[in-house]
Amino acid sequence: MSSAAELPGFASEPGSAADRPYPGGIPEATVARLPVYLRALYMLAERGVSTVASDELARAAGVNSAKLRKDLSHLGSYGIRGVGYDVEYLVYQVSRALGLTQNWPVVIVGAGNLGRALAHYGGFVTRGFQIEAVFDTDQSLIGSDIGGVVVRPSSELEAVVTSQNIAIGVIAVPAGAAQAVCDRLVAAGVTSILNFAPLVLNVPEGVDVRKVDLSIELQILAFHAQRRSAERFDQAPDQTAAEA
Amino acid sequence: MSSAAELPGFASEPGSAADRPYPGGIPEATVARLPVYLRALYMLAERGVSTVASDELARAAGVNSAKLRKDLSHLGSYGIRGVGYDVEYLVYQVSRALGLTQNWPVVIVGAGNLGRALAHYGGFVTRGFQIEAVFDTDQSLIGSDIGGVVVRPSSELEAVVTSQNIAIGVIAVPAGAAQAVCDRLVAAGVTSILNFAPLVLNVPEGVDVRKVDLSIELQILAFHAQRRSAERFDQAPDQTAAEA
DNA sequence: TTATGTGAACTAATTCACAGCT
DNA sequence: AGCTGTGAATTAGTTCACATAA
Repeated sequence: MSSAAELPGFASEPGSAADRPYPGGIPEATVARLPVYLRALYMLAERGVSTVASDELARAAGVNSAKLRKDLSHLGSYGIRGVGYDVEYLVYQVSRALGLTQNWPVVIVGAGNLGRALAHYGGFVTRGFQIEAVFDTDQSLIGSDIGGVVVRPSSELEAVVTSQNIAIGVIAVPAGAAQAVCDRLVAAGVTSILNFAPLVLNVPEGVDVRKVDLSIELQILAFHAQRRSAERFDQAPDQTAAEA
Repeated sequence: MSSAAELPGFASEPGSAADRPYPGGIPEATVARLPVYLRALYMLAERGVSTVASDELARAAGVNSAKLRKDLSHLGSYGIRGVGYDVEYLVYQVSRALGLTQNWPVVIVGAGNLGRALAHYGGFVTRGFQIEAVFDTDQSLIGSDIGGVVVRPSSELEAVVTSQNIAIGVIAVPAGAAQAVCDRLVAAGVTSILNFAPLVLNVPEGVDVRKVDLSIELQILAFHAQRRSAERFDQAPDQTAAEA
């Protein structure tokens, strides 16, 4: 029914600020879940599903349906009461909200295991992002191919970032090298940094850093595991009913 | 001054539920930051710092000091007014809160780039966790060495998990294989799962799953980058002052 | 004097529950 | 009849500001 093409803005140039879609801004917690919804929507689309109700999409995304509907309501009113959401159209709307209707060229610094894993990771390569270059200082890696991109010497970082107008840089080097890499990226004009090195980066005002720490979640798991096993022994009278 | 050894429980057996330290429970948001504090504390300790004030530790961890103090207050009252925190002692207290004073044996399923990156990642290997086994189905990887651990065939997963009493499993396989791996881990007795595959896992009640999605943070970056560039063009009167 | 620990105030996020549209 | 969208209620998290202790 509600085909994507008939709605205003579907074919409009992405990045044009003429149509500002989210007047009040989207809550951070919602932004953080949109990629999850997007992935679930892609999976549904692949299975040939064209319409989905909030319950089903919520289940696929691992959240409850009230939260899903509230989240989507921040993007606009894109569902049909009594029916659900058009999958294709919602994919577009969520993509647009996330800024994925334009293509972001990114550079990855570090061609070790992690850099290579990133270059192949589903969703890193796909819609919205394109790996423009991978850098490393290790001579034995330079020139090798990673997912269709040739590894370049780090010395070329500034030239590539500047000439290709790169806004997003990914740091996948050891902790000891990360701040220096960060400084160079920022000096060359990068304003968004995804940091995989296990340390807090210092950046000037106006640069957005997000970190992914591969060990933090493991430590959180340990916390819960410990608590569960403690509860099994310890008959704390006011804690037993807290979670099943 | 306040040496760690003179405080009750320092040398006590970890895992003993006799001393239940956090009566009200620790807020999730706090738990998620404790690993960051722990890392900052280790860095200070390495630099020879023995005492640290909340401002300084907060700066090293990338949070504000009020939040840090509130977080630490949930673990107990381990600072000294007018002075600060004893680094060594606080390392111990935070470690204990996270359940890292005991050693958790973990298995990693998937010996691709990501699995190898994890096996070498600082903090994954270090205190609190020890990689008991790495599994893969790829014959060409089986038998190879990853950070001192030999890659085994996946068929041995159940035997290892059962005999070594593994509580934590890490899934680093492609999305298509992840649910099957998860089911096998759970059936073998694993109750905590760290999932790197880009999909939502289904697990029975009582199993704790946490996911790390390497692309979600990238998408969040794109959202903010888009918003910033939109603001530069678009003179929205009530949005300009929002952030500097 | 200095820096912690914490009630109180505030802000953000979640969940409820139902009006309103298809 | 069914499912969205959303105010209202609730819960969680953050920040303030200062009493308290070393």
